[in-house]
Amino acid sequence: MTVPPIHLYDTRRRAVVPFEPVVPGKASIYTCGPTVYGPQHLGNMRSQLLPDLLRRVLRAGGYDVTFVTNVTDVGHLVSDADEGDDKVEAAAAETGQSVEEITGHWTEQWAGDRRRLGMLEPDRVPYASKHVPEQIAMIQTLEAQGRTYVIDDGVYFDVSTYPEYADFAHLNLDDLEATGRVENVSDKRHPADFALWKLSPPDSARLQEWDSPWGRGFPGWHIECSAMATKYLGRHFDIHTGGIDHVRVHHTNEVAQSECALEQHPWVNIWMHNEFLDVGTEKMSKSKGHVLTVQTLVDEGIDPLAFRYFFLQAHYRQQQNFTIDLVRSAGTALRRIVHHAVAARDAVGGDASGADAARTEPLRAAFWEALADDLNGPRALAVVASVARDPELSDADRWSLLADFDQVLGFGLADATDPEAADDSADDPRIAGLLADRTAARADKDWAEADRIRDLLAAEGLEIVDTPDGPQARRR
RNA sequence: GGUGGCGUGGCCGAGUGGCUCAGGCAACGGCCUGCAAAGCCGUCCACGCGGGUUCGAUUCCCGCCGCCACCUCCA
Repeated sequence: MTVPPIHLYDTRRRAVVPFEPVVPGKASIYTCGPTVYGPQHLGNMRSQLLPDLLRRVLRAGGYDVTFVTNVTDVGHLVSDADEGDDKVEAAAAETGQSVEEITGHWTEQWAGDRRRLGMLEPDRVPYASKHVPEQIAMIQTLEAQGRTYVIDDGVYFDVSTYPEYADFAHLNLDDLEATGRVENVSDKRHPADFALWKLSPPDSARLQEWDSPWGRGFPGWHIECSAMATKYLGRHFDIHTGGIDHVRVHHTNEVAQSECALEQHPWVNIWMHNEFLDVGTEKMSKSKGHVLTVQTLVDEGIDPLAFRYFFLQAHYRQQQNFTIDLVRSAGTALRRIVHHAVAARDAVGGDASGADAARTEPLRAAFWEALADDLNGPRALAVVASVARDPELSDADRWSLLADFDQVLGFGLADATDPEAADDSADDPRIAGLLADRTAARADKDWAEADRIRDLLAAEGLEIVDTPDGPQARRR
Protein backbone atom coordinates (compact mmCIF):
# COMPACT_ATOMS: atom_id res chain seq x y z
CA MET A 1 0.00 0.00 0.00
CA THR A 2 1.43 3.31 -1.01
CA VAL A 3 -0.73 5.39 1.29
CA PRO A 4 0.81 5.73 4.76
CA PRO A 5 -1.37 5.73 7.91
CA ILE A 6 -3.87 8.55 7.62
CA HIS A 7 -4.00 11.31 10.20
CA LEU A 8 -6.80 13.86 10.43
CA TYR A 9 -7.56 16.93 12.51
CA ASP A 10 -10.38 16.38 14.96
CA THR A 11 -12.19 19.51 16.06
CA ARG A 12 -13.38 17.95 19.29
CA ARG A 13 -9.91 16.97 20.47
CA ARG A 14 -8.30 19.89 18.68
CA ALA A 15 -5.47 17.78 17.42
CA VAL A 16 -4.35 15.76 14.44
CA VAL A 17 -5.14 12.18 15.33
CA PRO A 18 -4.63 8.84 13.63
CA PHE A 19 -7.63 7.58 11.72
CA GLU A 20 -8.77 4.43 13.51
CA PRO A 21 -11.94 3.07 11.98
CA VAL A 22 -14.82 1.86 14.10
CA VAL A 23 -15.02 -1.17 11.84
CA PRO A 24 -11.64 -2.35 10.55
CA GLY A 25 -11.23 -1.75 6.86
CA LYS A 26 -14.24 0.51 6.62
CA ALA A 27 -14.78 4.25 6.87
CA SER A 28 -18.09 6.04 7.38
CA ILE A 29 -18.53 9.73 6.65
CA TYR A 30 -21.48 12.06 7.14
CA THR A 31 -21.56 15.61 5.83
CA CYS A 32 -24.17 18.27 6.48
CA GLY A 33 -25.69 18.88 3.09
CA PRO A 34 -27.51 21.83 1.58
CA THR A 35 -30.70 23.51 2.68
CA VAL A 36 -32.42 23.60 -0.66
CA TYR A 37 -34.21 26.91 -0.67
CA GLY A 38 -31.64 28.68 -2.84
CA PRO A 39 -28.46 28.25 -4.84
CA GLN A 40 -25.40 26.49 -3.49
CA HIS A 41 -22.51 28.89 -3.92
CA LEU A 42 -18.80 28.19 -4.24
CA GLY A 43 -18.32 28.49 -0.51
CA ASN A 44 -20.86 25.76 0.01
CA MET A 45 -19.04 23.69 -2.55
CA ARG A 46 -15.83 23.96 -0.54
CA SER A 47 -17.69 22.16 2.20
CA GLN A 48 -18.52 19.46 -0.28
CA LEU A 49 -15.03 19.26 -1.72
CA LEU A 50 -13.59 18.49 1.69
CA PRO A 51 -15.48 15.21 2.13
CA ASP A 52 -14.87 14.40 -1.53
CA LEU A 53 -11.14 14.71 -0.97
CA LEU A 54 -11.41 12.83 2.31
CA ARG A 55 -13.26 9.84 0.90
CA ARG A 56 -10.90 9.64 -2.07
CA VAL A 57 -7.88 9.56 0.20
CA LEU A 58 -9.45 6.97 2.47
CA ARG A 59 -10.42 4.87 -0.51
CA ALA A 60 -6.89 5.07 -1.90
CA GLY A 61 -5.75 4.02 1.53
CA GLY A 62 -7.68 0.81 1.14
CA TYR A 63 -10.80 1.60 3.14
CA ASP A 64 -14.27 0.67 2.05
CA VAL A 65 -15.87 4.10 2.37
CA THR A 66 -19.53 4.92 2.88
CA PHE A 67 -20.39 8.56 2.34
CA VAL A 68 -23.75 10.01 3.32
CA THR A 69 -24.80 13.61 2.90
CA ASN A 70 -28.31 14.89 3.45
CA VAL A 71 -30.64 17.33 1.81
CA THR A 72 -32.41 19.65 4.21
CA ASP A 73 -35.77 20.31 2.67
CA VAL A 74 -37.71 21.27 5.76
CA GLY A 75 -37.43 22.73 9.19
CA HIS A 76 -34.49 25.03 8.82
CA LEU A 77 -35.64 28.20 10.49
CA VAL A 78 -34.53 31.60 9.41
CA SER A 79 -33.41 32.24 12.96
CA ASP A 80 -32.16 29.83 15.55
CA ALA A 81 -33.85 31.99 18.12
CA ASP A 82 -36.75 29.78 17.15
CA GLU A 83 -38.67 32.58 15.52
CA GLY A 84 -39.44 33.39 11.96
CA ASP A 85 -40.24 31.35 8.92
CA ASP A 86 -38.93 28.11 7.66
CA LYS A 87 -36.51 28.99 4.87
CA VAL A 88 -38.09 26.64 2.41
CA GLU A 89 -41.56 27.92 3.14
CA ALA A 90 -40.37 31.50 2.84
CA ALA A 91 -38.94 30.77 -0.60
CA ALA A 92 -42.18 29.13 -1.64
CA ALA A 93 -44.17 32.12 -0.50
CA GLU A 94 -41.86 34.49 -2.32
CA THR A 95 -41.83 32.73 -5.67
CA GLY A 96 -45.30 31.27 -5.72
CA GLN A 97 -43.88 27.83 -6.38
CA SER A 98 -44.69 24.69 -4.51
CA VAL A 99 -42.36 23.36 -1.88
CA GLU A 100 -41.55 20.43 -4.15
CA GLU A 101 -40.67 22.74 -7.02
CA ILE A 102 -38.37 24.78 -4.83
CA THR A 103 -36.57 21.90 -3.19
CA GLY A 104 -36.42 19.87 -6.39
CA HIS A 105 -34.92 22.70 -8.35
CA TRP A 106 -32.22 23.58 -5.88
CA THR A 107 -31.40 19.97 -5.08
CA GLU A 108 -30.74 19.46 -8.77
CA GLN A 109 -28.56 22.59 -8.92
CA TRP A 110 -26.50 21.26 -6.05
CA ALA A 111 -26.17 17.76 -7.50
CA GLY A 112 -25.29 19.09 -10.93
CA ASP A 113 -22.62 21.40 -9.58
CA ARG A 114 -21.13 18.58 -7.54
CA ARG A 115 -20.73 16.62 -10.75
CA ARG A 116 -19.28 19.56 -12.61
CA LEU A 117 -16.66 19.82 -9.91
CA GLY A 118 -15.73 16.21 -10.46
CA MET A 119 -17.05 14.91 -7.16
CA LEU A 120 -17.92 11.29 -6.61
CA GLU A 121 -21.60 10.52 -6.12
CA PRO A 122 -22.60 10.08 -2.48
CA ASP A 123 -23.56 6.58 -1.45
CA ARG A 124 -26.76 7.96 0.03
CA VAL A 125 -28.56 11.28 -0.01
CA PRO A 126 -31.35 11.17 2.56
CA TYR A 127 -33.98 13.89 2.69
CA ALA A 128 -35.02 15.38 6.02
CA SER A 129 -38.67 15.40 5.01
CA LYS A 130 -38.53 11.65 4.40
CA HIS A 131 -37.16 10.90 7.86
CA VAL A 132 -39.63 12.55 10.17
CA PRO A 133 -40.58 9.31 11.97
CA GLU A 134 -36.92 8.65 12.78
CA GLN A 135 -36.59 12.16 14.14
CA ILE A 136 -39.71 11.81 16.25
CA ALA A 137 -38.42 8.52 17.62
CA MET A 138 -35.18 10.12 18.69
CA ILE A 139 -37.03 12.97 20.38
CA GLN A 140 -39.19 10.44 22.21
CA THR A 141 -36.09 8.70 23.49
CA LEU A 142 -34.78 12.00 24.81
CA GLU A 143 -38.15 12.74 26.34
CA ALA A 144 -38.19 9.38 28.11
CA GLN A 145 -34.80 10.27 29.54
CA GLY A 146 -36.22 13.45 30.97
CA ARG A 147 -34.04 15.70 28.86
CA THR A 148 -36.81 17.66 27.19
CA TYR A 149 -39.55 20.09 28.08
CA VAL A 150 -42.50 21.45 26.19
CA ILE A 151 -43.40 25.11 25.95
CA ASP A 152 -45.86 26.99 23.76
CA ASP A 153 -43.99 26.72 20.50
CA GLY A 154 -42.31 23.37 20.76
CA VAL A 155 -40.29 20.67 22.41
CA TYR A 156 -36.89 21.71 23.66
CA PHE A 157 -33.69 19.96 24.66
CA ASP A 158 -32.63 20.89 28.16
CA VAL A 159 -28.87 21.35 28.01
CA SER A 160 -28.59 21.27 31.79
CA THR A 161 -29.26 17.52 31.60
CA TYR A 162 -26.07 17.04 29.63
CA PRO A 163 -23.12 18.41 31.60
CA GLU A 164 -20.73 17.84 28.69
CA TYR A 165 -22.74 20.15 26.43
CA ALA A 166 -20.11 22.87 26.33
CA ASP A 167 -17.15 20.56 25.82
CA PHE A 168 -17.44 19.97 22.10
CA ALA A 169 -16.96 23.58 21.08
CA HIS A 170 -15.28 24.68 24.30
CA LEU A 171 -18.16 26.97 25.10
CA ASN A 172 -18.68 29.01 28.20
CA LEU A 173 -22.35 28.71 28.91
CA ASP A 174 -22.39 31.31 31.67
CA ASP A 175 -20.85 33.75 29.30
CA LEU A 176 -23.35 32.88 26.64
CA GLU A 177 -26.03 33.90 29.08
CA ALA A 178 -24.22 37.01 30.26
CA THR A 179 -23.64 38.58 26.87
CA GLY A 180 -27.30 38.41 26.10
CA ARG A 181 -26.54 37.97 22.46
CA VAL A 182 -28.73 34.94 22.26
CA GLU A 183 -32.16 36.41 22.40
CA ASN A 184 -34.54 34.88 24.83
CA VAL A 185 -37.57 35.09 22.66
CA SER A 186 -39.36 32.15 24.12
CA ASP A 187 -39.69 30.61 27.52
CA LYS A 188 -36.56 28.57 27.10
CA ARG A 189 -34.96 27.73 30.40
CA HIS A 190 -31.47 28.32 29.10
CA PRO A 191 -30.39 30.32 26.05
CA ALA A 192 -28.58 27.29 24.69
CA ASP A 193 -31.64 25.05 24.85
CA PHE A 194 -32.70 24.23 21.33
CA ALA A 195 -35.86 23.09 19.57
CA LEU A 196 -36.33 19.41 18.80
CA TRP A 197 -39.88 19.78 17.52
CA LYS A 198 -41.64 22.95 16.53
CA LEU A 199 -45.40 23.18 16.88
CA SER A 200 -47.35 24.82 14.11
CA PRO A 201 -49.12 27.98 15.20
CA PRO A 202 -52.67 27.10 16.19
CA ASP A 203 -54.26 29.39 13.64
CA SER A 204 -52.15 28.77 10.55
CA ALA A 205 -51.30 25.65 8.64
CA ARG A 206 -47.82 25.20 7.21
CA LEU A 207 -47.05 23.83 3.77
CA GLN A 208 -45.07 21.05 5.36
CA GLU A 209 -46.20 19.71 8.70
CA TRP A 210 -46.58 16.38 10.41
CA ASP A 211 -48.46 14.90 13.32
CA SER A 212 -46.41 14.08 16.38
CA PRO A 213 -46.98 13.04 19.98
CA TRP A 214 -46.71 16.74 20.86
CA GLY A 215 -49.01 18.02 18.17
CA ARG A 216 -48.86 19.02 14.55
CA GLY A 217 -45.63 20.68 13.54
CA PHE A 218 -42.22 20.06 12.07
CA PRO A 219 -38.79 18.92 13.28
CA GLY A 220 -36.15 21.28 14.60
CA TRP A 221 -33.18 21.72 12.36
CA HIS A 222 -30.51 19.85 14.33
CA ILE A 223 -32.35 16.60 14.91
CA GLU A 224 -32.43 15.63 11.24
CA CYS A 225 -28.68 15.11 10.92
CA SER A 226 -28.59 13.04 14.10
CA ALA A 227 -31.44 10.85 12.95
CA MET A 228 -30.26 10.32 9.38
CA ALA A 229 -26.58 9.85 10.18
CA THR A 230 -27.47 7.28 12.79
CA LYS A 231 -29.89 5.49 10.52
CA TYR A 232 -27.42 5.06 7.70
CA LEU A 233 -24.07 4.92 9.46
CA GLY A 234 -24.91 3.42 12.82
CA ARG A 235 -24.82 4.55 16.40
CA HIS A 236 -21.07 5.08 16.28
CA PHE A 237 -19.32 6.13 13.10
CA ASP A 238 -16.04 7.54 11.92
CA ILE A 239 -16.13 11.04 10.54
CA HIS A 240 -18.60 13.93 10.43
CA THR A 241 -17.75 17.01 8.39
CA GLY A 242 -19.23 20.43 7.79
CA GLY A 243 -18.45 24.11 7.57
CA ILE A 244 -16.64 25.63 10.53
CA ASP A 245 -19.64 27.81 11.31
CA HIS A 246 -21.51 24.71 12.42
CA VAL A 247 -19.19 23.95 15.32
CA ARG A 248 -20.78 26.26 17.85
CA VAL A 249 -24.44 25.55 17.39
CA HIS A 250 -25.43 22.86 14.93
CA HIS A 251 -22.77 20.29 15.70
CA THR A 252 -22.76 21.04 19.39
CA ASN A 253 -26.46 20.30 19.42
CA GLU A 254 -26.10 17.25 17.23
CA VAL A 255 -23.54 15.82 19.60
CA ALA A 256 -25.66 16.58 22.65
CA GLN A 257 -28.87 14.98 21.41
CA SER A 258 -27.14 12.05 19.74
CA GLU A 259 -24.85 11.08 22.56
CA CYS A 260 -27.76 11.31 24.97
CA ALA A 261 -30.29 9.44 22.85
CA LEU A 262 -27.82 6.76 21.80
CA GLU A 263 -25.94 6.65 25.09
CA GLN A 264 -22.84 6.55 23.00
CA HIS A 265 -19.67 8.55 23.55
CA PRO A 266 -18.14 9.47 21.32
CA TRP A 267 -20.93 9.26 18.81
CA VAL A 268 -18.53 10.30 16.07
CA ASN A 269 -14.77 9.73 16.30
CA ILE A 270 -13.52 12.60 14.20
CA TRP A 271 -15.13 15.94 13.39
CA MET A 272 -13.67 17.81 10.46
CA HIS A 273 -14.50 21.40 9.58
CA ASN A 274 -13.49 23.38 6.57
CA GLU A 275 -12.73 27.07 6.85
CA PHE A 276 -14.52 29.64 4.75
CA LEU A 277 -13.75 31.07 1.39
CA ASP A 278 -12.88 34.72 1.83
CA VAL A 279 -14.53 36.93 -0.74
CA GLY A 280 -13.08 40.37 -0.24
CA THR A 281 -14.25 41.93 2.96
CA GLU A 282 -17.24 39.72 3.41
CA LYS A 283 -17.47 36.00 3.50
CA MET A 284 -19.58 34.38 0.87
CA SER A 285 -22.93 33.39 2.21
CA LYS A 286 -26.44 33.39 0.96
CA SER A 287 -27.57 35.88 3.53
CA LYS A 288 -24.97 38.43 2.42
CA GLY A 289 -25.84 38.41 -1.22
CA HIS A 290 -22.56 37.15 -2.67
CA VAL A 291 -23.93 34.31 -4.68
CA LEU A 292 -21.06 33.03 -6.76
CA THR A 293 -21.79 29.61 -8.15
CA VAL A 294 -20.20 27.08 -10.43
CA GLN A 295 -22.29 28.62 -13.18
CA THR A 296 -20.65 31.96 -12.50
CA LEU A 297 -17.32 30.37 -13.34
CA VAL A 298 -18.69 28.74 -16.46
CA ASP A 299 -20.08 32.09 -17.57
CA GLU A 300 -16.58 33.51 -17.14
CA GLY A 301 -15.23 30.82 -19.44
CA ILE A 302 -13.58 28.93 -16.61
CA ASP A 303 -13.50 25.15 -16.45
CA PRO A 304 -15.25 24.11 -13.21
CA LEU A 305 -12.37 21.75 -12.52
CA ALA A 306 -10.23 24.84 -12.12
CA PHE A 307 -12.13 25.39 -8.89
CA ARG A 308 -11.25 21.89 -7.83
CA TYR A 309 -7.60 22.69 -8.42
CA PHE A 310 -8.07 26.00 -6.62
CA PHE A 311 -9.53 24.16 -3.62
CA LEU A 312 -6.48 21.93 -3.44
CA GLN A 313 -4.14 24.92 -3.51
CA ALA A 314 -4.95 25.87 0.08
CA HIS A 315 -5.33 23.73 3.15
CA TYR A 316 -8.98 23.07 4.02
CA ARG A 317 -8.55 24.40 7.55
CA GLN A 318 -7.29 27.73 6.28
CA GLN A 319 -9.43 30.60 5.12
CA GLN A 320 -8.84 30.92 1.42
CA ASN A 321 -8.83 34.13 -0.52
CA PHE A 322 -11.24 33.96 -3.39
CA THR A 323 -11.32 35.97 -6.58
CA ILE A 324 -12.29 35.00 -10.09
CA ASP A 325 -8.75 35.75 -11.22
CA LEU A 326 -7.29 33.33 -8.69
CA VAL A 327 -9.52 30.58 -10.00
CA ARG A 328 -8.49 31.54 -13.50
CA SER A 329 -4.83 31.19 -12.47
CA ALA A 330 -5.62 27.80 -11.04
CA GLY A 331 -7.19 26.94 -14.37
CA THR A 332 -4.00 27.87 -16.19
CA ALA A 333 -1.97 25.63 -13.91
CA LEU A 334 -4.46 22.81 -14.31
CA ARG A 335 -4.42 23.10 -18.09
CA ARG A 336 -0.64 22.72 -18.17
CA ILE A 337 -0.76 19.68 -15.95
CA VAL A 338 -3.44 18.03 -18.06
CA HIS A 339 -1.42 18.87 -21.16
CA HIS A 340 1.59 16.97 -19.83
CA ALA A 341 -0.46 14.14 -18.41
CA VAL A 342 -2.23 13.52 -21.69
CA ALA A 343 1.01 13.69 -23.64
CA ALA A 344 2.59 11.07 -21.39
CA ARG A 345 -0.53 8.92 -21.38
CA ASP A 346 -0.81 8.88 -25.16
CA ALA A 347 2.90 8.30 -25.63
CA VAL A 348 2.66 5.01 -23.75
CA GLY A 349 -0.84 4.16 -24.88
CA GLY A 350 -2.08 4.36 -21.33
CA ASP A 351 0.26 1.57 -20.27
CA ALA A 352 2.47 2.61 -17.37
CA SER A 353 4.08 -0.79 -16.88
CA GLY A 354 7.40 0.52 -18.12
CA ALA A 355 7.76 2.89 -15.18
CA ASP A 356 11.02 2.86 -13.27
CA ALA A 357 10.19 2.37 -9.61
CA ALA A 358 13.48 3.86 -8.48
CA ARG A 359 12.43 7.18 -9.98
CA THR A 360 8.70 7.08 -9.32
CA GLU A 361 8.41 5.73 -5.80
CA PRO A 362 9.96 8.65 -3.92
CA LEU A 363 7.56 10.99 -5.69
CA ARG A 364 4.62 8.69 -5.13
CA ALA A 365 5.47 8.52 -1.45
CA ALA A 366 5.75 12.30 -1.18
CA PHE A 367 2.31 12.74 -2.72
CA TRP A 368 0.54 10.26 -0.47
CA GLU A 369 2.39 11.37 2.63
CA ALA A 370 1.13 14.89 2.08
CA LEU A 371 -2.48 13.74 1.81
CA ALA A 372 -2.22 11.29 4.69
CA ASP A 373 -1.08 14.21 6.80
CA ASP A 374 -4.47 15.80 7.38
CA LEU A 375 -5.21 16.15 3.67
CA ASN A 376 -2.44 18.55 2.78
CA GLY A 377 -3.56 19.40 -0.73
CA PRO A 378 -1.02 22.16 -1.39
CA ARG A 379 1.90 19.87 -0.65
CA ALA A 380 0.40 17.13 -2.80
CA LEU A 381 -0.11 19.58 -5.63
CA ALA A 382 3.54 20.63 -5.44
CA VAL A 383 4.45 17.01 -6.17
CA VAL A 384 1.97 16.92 -9.04
CA ALA A 385 3.46 20.03 -10.59
CA SER A 386 6.98 18.68 -10.50
CA VAL A 387 5.91 15.27 -11.80
CA ALA A 388 4.08 16.91 -14.67
CA ARG A 389 7.27 18.34 -16.14
CA ASP A 390 10.23 16.70 -14.46
CA PRO A 391 12.56 16.00 -17.42
CA GLU A 392 14.11 13.07 -15.53
CA LEU A 393 10.87 11.12 -15.80
CA SER A 394 9.96 8.94 -18.74
CA ASP A 395 6.46 9.03 -20.17
CA ALA A 396 5.72 5.74 -18.42
CA ASP A 397 7.01 7.16 -15.13
CA ARG A 398 4.92 10.27 -15.54
CA TRP A 399 1.75 8.48 -16.46
CA SER A 400 2.22 5.88 -13.74
CA LEU A 401 2.30 8.65 -11.15
CA LEU A 402 -0.35 10.98 -12.52
CA ALA A 403 -2.84 8.19 -13.17
CA ASP A 404 -2.35 7.11 -9.56
CA PHE A 405 -2.64 10.66 -8.20
CA ASP A 406 -5.81 11.28 -10.18
CA GLN A 407 -7.68 8.93 -7.85
CA VAL A 408 -7.65 11.90 -5.51
CA LEU A 409 -7.16 14.84 -7.84
CA GLY A 410 -10.28 13.90 -9.78
CA PHE A 411 -9.22 15.72 -12.94
CA GLY A 412 -10.33 12.85 -15.16
CA LEU A 413 -6.88 12.42 -16.67
CA ALA A 414 -7.61 8.98 -18.08
CA ASP A 415 -10.20 10.45 -20.44
CA ALA A 416 -9.00 14.03 -20.76
CA THR A 417 -8.19 15.58 -24.09
CA ASP A 418 -5.18 17.82 -24.46
CA PRO A 419 -6.32 21.35 -23.62
CA GLU A 420 -3.56 22.71 -25.83
CA ALA A 421 -4.62 20.66 -28.85
CA ALA A 422 -6.73 21.88 -31.71
CA ASP A 423 -10.46 21.62 -31.35
CA ASP A 424 -12.98 21.20 -34.13
CA SER A 425 -12.82 24.85 -35.19
CA ALA A 426 -11.06 23.95 -38.41
CA ASP A 427 -13.98 21.76 -39.41
CA ASP A 428 -15.61 24.99 -40.47
CA PRO A 429 -14.73 25.28 -44.19
CA ARG A 430 -14.39 29.03 -43.96
CA ILE A 431 -11.88 28.77 -41.14
CA ALA A 432 -10.06 25.92 -42.82
CA GLY A 433 -9.85 28.11 -45.91
CA LEU A 434 -8.45 31.02 -43.97
CA LEU A 435 -5.83 28.79 -42.41
CA ALA A 436 -4.87 27.52 -45.86
CA ASP A 437 -4.65 31.11 -47.15
CA ARG A 438 -2.42 32.00 -44.26
CA THR A 439 -0.18 29.02 -44.89
CA ALA A 440 0.11 30.06 -48.50
CA ALA A 441 0.87 33.64 -47.56
CA ARG A 442 3.57 32.47 -45.19
CA ALA A 443 5.07 30.33 -47.92
CA ASP A 444 5.23 33.46 -50.05
CA LYS A 445 6.71 35.35 -47.09
CA ASP A 446 3.75 37.70 -47.27
CA TRP A 447 3.86 38.33 -43.56
CA ALA A 448 1.39 41.18 -43.63
CA GLU A 449 -1.30 38.98 -45.12
CA ALA A 450 -0.46 36.09 -42.81
CA ASP A 451 -0.74 38.35 -39.76
CA ARG A 452 -3.94 39.89 -41.06
CA ILE A 453 -5.57 36.47 -41.17
CA ARG A 454 -4.25 35.60 -37.76
CA ASP A 455 -5.63 38.83 -36.30
CA LEU A 456 -8.93 38.21 -38.04
CA LEU A 457 -9.29 34.81 -36.41
CA ALA A 458 -8.06 36.14 -33.08
CA ALA A 459 -10.87 38.68 -33.19
CA GLU A 460 -13.26 35.76 -33.43
CA GLY A 461 -11.70 34.19 -30.36
CA LEU A 462 -9.67 31.66 -32.26
CA GLU A 463 -6.07 31.03 -31.42
CA ILE A 464 -3.64 29.71 -33.99
CA VAL A 465 -0.85 27.43 -32.96
CA ASP A 466 1.79 26.73 -35.54
CA THR A 467 3.11 23.22 -35.29
CA PRO A 468 5.53 21.17 -37.41
CA ASP A 469 2.41 19.61 -38.93
CA GLY A 470 0.90 22.91 -39.88
CA PRO A 471 -1.34 25.42 -38.17
CA GLN A 472 -3.98 24.37 -35.68
CA ALA A 473 -6.87 26.39 -34.37
CA ARG A 474 -8.75 26.34 -31.10
CA ARG A 475 -11.14 28.54 -29.25
CA ARG A 476 -9.74 30.47 -26.35
C1' G B 1 -17.34 41.04 25.80
C1' G B 2 -15.96 35.59 24.95
C1' U B 3 -13.47 31.99 21.72
C1' G B 4 -10.51 30.38 17.60
C1' G B 5 -7.22 31.69 13.77
C1' C B 6 -4.11 34.54 10.56
C1' G B 7 -0.08 38.21 9.02
C1' U B 8 5.55 34.43 4.07
C1' G B 9 8.56 37.18 -2.25
C1' G B 10 3.93 41.31 -7.54
C1' C B 11 -0.61 37.84 -6.35
C1' C B 12 -2.09 33.15 -4.06
C1' G B 13 -0.10 29.66 -0.76
C1' A B 14 2.76 25.20 1.86
C1' G B 15 6.46 24.53 5.38
C1' U B 16 10.61 24.45 8.68
C1' G B 17 15.05 25.83 14.73
C1' G B 18 20.50 25.64 10.78
C1' C B 19 20.29 21.74 5.19
C1' U B 20 20.31 25.62 -2.27
C1' C B 21 14.22 27.66 3.63
C1' A B 22 7.56 23.90 -1.54
C1' G B 23 4.42 24.76 -5.49
C1' G B 24 1.23 27.67 -8.66
C1' C B 25 0.02 32.31 -11.26
C1' A B 26 2.25 36.82 -12.99
C1' A B 27 6.73 39.32 -14.58
C1' C B 28 11.51 39.28 -16.89
C1' G B 29 15.49 36.69 -19.93
C1' G B 30 16.43 32.58 -23.25
C1' C B 31 15.02 28.46 -26.76
C1' C B 32 11.47 27.88 -30.61
C1' U B 33 9.02 31.29 -34.44
C1' G B 34 9.26 35.31 -40.35
C1' C B 35 7.17 38.02 -35.97
C1' A B 36 3.98 35.99 -32.51
C1' A B 37 1.06 32.57 -29.74
C1' A B 38 1.37 27.88 -27.21
C1' G B 39 5.15 24.96 -25.02
C1' C B 40 9.98 24.29 -22.73
C1' C B 41 14.39 26.20 -19.89
C1' G B 42 16.14 29.92 -16.59
C1' U B 43 15.77 34.31 -13.27
C1' C B 44 13.12 36.64 -9.41
C1' C B 45 14.73 33.77 -3.05
C1' A B 46 10.35 36.12 1.33
C1' C B 47 8.80 35.29 6.20
C1' G B 48 4.18 42.31 10.30
C1' C B 49 7.02 45.16 14.44
C1' G B 50 9.83 45.06 19.21
C1' G B 51 12.03 42.13 22.87
C1' G B 52 13.54 37.18 24.83
C1' U B 53 15.41 31.90 24.70
C1' U B 54 19.36 29.66 21.56
C1' C B 55 25.79 28.72 18.95
C1' G B 56 21.75 29.83 15.45
C1' A B 57 14.52 31.85 14.78
C1' U B 58 10.65 33.13 9.54
C1' U B 59 9.94 28.70 12.70
C1' C B 60 9.77 28.52 20.22
C1' C B 61 8.24 32.36 24.33
C1' C B 62 6.40 37.46 25.71
C1' G B 63 4.48 42.15 24.18
C1' C B 64 2.58 45.31 20.35
C1' C B 65 0.27 46.52 15.64
C1' G B 66 -2.95 44.86 11.79
C1' C B 67 -6.59 41.41 9.68
C1' C B 68 -10.38 37.56 9.77
C1' A B 69 -13.88 34.16 11.63
C1' C B 70 -17.38 32.10 15.18
C1' C B 71 -20.52 33.20 19.49
C1' U B 72 -27.26 34.87 15.38
C1' C B 73 -29.69 31.65 9.81
C1' C B 74 -25.05 30.83 7.44
C1' A B 75 -20.44 26.15 4.29
